[in-house]
Amino acid sequence: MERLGTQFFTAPTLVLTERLLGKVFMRITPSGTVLKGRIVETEAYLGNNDEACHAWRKKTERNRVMFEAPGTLYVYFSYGCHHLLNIVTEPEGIAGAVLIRAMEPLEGIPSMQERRNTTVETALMSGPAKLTSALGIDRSSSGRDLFGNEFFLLDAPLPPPSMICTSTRVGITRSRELPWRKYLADNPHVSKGRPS
DNA sequence: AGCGTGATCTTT
DNA sequence: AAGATCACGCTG
Repeated sequence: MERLGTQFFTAPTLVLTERLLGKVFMRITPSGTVLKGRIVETEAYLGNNDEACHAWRKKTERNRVMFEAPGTLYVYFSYGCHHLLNIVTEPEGIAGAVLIRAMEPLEGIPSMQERRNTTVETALMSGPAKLTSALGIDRSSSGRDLFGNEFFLLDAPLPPPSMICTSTRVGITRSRELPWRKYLADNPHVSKGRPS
């Protein structure tokens, strides 16, 4: 599988939300373990007119990574215990990101089972905080990008249009009408969270 | 359906 | 300085 470069991320956020489906996220840990997951659920967050976006009002210490170059990772800490992974989109200076909500585990599964403390495969990465836990990602990875030695995005065919579903986003209260969630039909690794 | 848990942002 | 909110997951 070919590694995707900066060119892939030049598309608008709403296009990437769909195009990221089926692509393979990969991390190589410091000890050399290869972890891979296939993206099956995403959501778009945009700085303008999207009140659910961390950067909708202004640039702050927390959200400044959302203004960085496309392909940067934006990881934040939520509810006092969870880390959530986004891939930054839009040209530098413009806030935008795609939240990675679920993946299908492909490689490094024993390591994921250990981190997640379960062997149930559909429980390893079937939610935005589950997958960061499975991959061992926390805020220390925020600001890193997909073009170095640790994080990669590998190309894979876009699933057929008939398999791509759309809904409103999960777990938000503001701007809940926007249909900015994409996921793969009938995939058991899609999160159980229901749209707002 | 309830709640932990702590950073971040808004309001006083 | 204090209060509200929160892109969630697990238990029961």
